[in-house]
Amino acid sequence: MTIHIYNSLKRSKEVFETIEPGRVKMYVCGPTVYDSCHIGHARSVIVFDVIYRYLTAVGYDVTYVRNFTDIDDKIINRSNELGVSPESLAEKYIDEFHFDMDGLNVLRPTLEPRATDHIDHIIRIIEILMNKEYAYAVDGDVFFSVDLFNGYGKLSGRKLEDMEAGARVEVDQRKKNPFDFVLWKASKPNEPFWDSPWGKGRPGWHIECSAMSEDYLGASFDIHGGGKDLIFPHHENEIAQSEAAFGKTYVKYWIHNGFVNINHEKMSKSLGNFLMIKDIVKEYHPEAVRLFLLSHHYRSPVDFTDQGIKNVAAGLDKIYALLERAEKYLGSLPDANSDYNKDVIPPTKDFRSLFSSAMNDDFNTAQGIGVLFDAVRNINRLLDQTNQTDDIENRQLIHNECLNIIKIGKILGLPSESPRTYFKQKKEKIINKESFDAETIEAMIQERQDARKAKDFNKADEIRDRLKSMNIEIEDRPEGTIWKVLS
RNA sequence: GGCGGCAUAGCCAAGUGGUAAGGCAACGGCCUGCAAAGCCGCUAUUCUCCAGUUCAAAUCUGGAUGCCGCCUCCA
Repeated sequence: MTIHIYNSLKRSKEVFETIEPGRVKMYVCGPTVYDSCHIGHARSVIVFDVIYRYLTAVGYDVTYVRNFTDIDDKIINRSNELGVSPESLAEKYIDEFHFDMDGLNVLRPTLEPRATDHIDHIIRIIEILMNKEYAYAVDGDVFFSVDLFNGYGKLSGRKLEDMEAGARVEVDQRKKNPFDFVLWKASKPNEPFWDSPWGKGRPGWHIECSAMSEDYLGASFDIHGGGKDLIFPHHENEIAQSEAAFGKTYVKYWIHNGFVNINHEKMSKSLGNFLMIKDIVKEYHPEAVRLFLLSHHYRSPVDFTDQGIKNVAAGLDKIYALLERAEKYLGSLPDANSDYNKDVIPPTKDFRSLFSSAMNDDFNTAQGIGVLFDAVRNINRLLDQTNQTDDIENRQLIHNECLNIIKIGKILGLPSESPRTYFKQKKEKIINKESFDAETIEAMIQERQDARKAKDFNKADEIRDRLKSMNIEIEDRPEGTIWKVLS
């Protein structure tokens, strides 16, 4: 089994070989905590959540670090606007981040360090850079001199001389090169500060990631991830700082996820079209959000539309309906950690290894989801045949095939609930939203059953139509009529 | 101005040299009182267009067109 990863640094897929056998050290840029999380945060976090889950599942000992940027201009500005301290603002949005991401069934990383807990370390790195003369101080600010770092631009594929500095923003005249960036920023009055050899101030944005990653993963580690937009300047600057300071290759594999558009438009402040996670999950099941995002390759852009997520929500129903059906047949669904029945005739298609093949090819979750649906159809087919061949072999085969789905589900983070819980939640959601209750629906179904018994099919169909207009669909199953909420 | 990406069925979306996964939707069939669900079948002789390389191209090369991103804080 070989994993191939698209490395932004090389602009090509490479064989994944860890620095230390069996261990993966991975760092992903987390949020700046000054506002609620939007669907774009969700994508990045979910993409790397799945990568983390997969690497763990195939046996690596993964140390996964995702930071919080809890000191920054945006935080200071927002806290001034609201009249609260930067610390409490950060605290509030860290809590909200956790709430949102837990809700999306995202696993917590191994470590979630905060910039403000690493100020000493940040200062130490800046001192190294000063001693090595990669950095220079002006009026309490400290800048990194990009001209002195050989290889500046290697990640983003830019050359300093080709870039149009100051095209959109005025250049600080104190910089030796317009692309020099700030390592340490002198504080203005009434701003939070820490003491440093260059006076009171706070860290620049990029240096914190160099400090925190070095602290927990060392000067050289395997995977660094984040959104595509971070390639320049953030990750470019991280490389410059870290490699200049420590003299080692900073990161082996750079992974960058694509953006989420909303109805064909980029999310932006001017359009006011930020879609917040907390709002999306009011409308859609969190796993529908996951399924939607993971149905696209992580490097491609994704266009978020109501129709798009409704379509995948229907697909999610299909998966859970299969699990419900299988659970009824088997008595209980297999546990994710349980073993396969070994006496079974090997199936024609090994969905588990097909899924792994997809994931091994640069974490192709979109293809993997295709395999998942293939597996669902396969089990439905087997269950259709159970009337003819309800023997122990068939049960074991279905058990094994369901176990595939559940093991795949552990990597994608969906399906992760019991079918009963899933459908129950859906029902509760519509009941809360609409002005009817379960009893009303049950009564209508009973009324229809009575009509059917009396062969009054006109009345029965009329009741069914009425339910349908309430967004309720019914299914007459051998064991009785059930109802469900339409997606 | 510099750098990069994308274009596959009605819609969404995999596929990066060997003859077009999967989902949603539609249609036909089985099942059903009728439905729904599920299954089966059908739905792109073809991958924006043009030229080229090759026994073989959606996949490689050149060109055209269209769309998008980054170069400023951004996931």
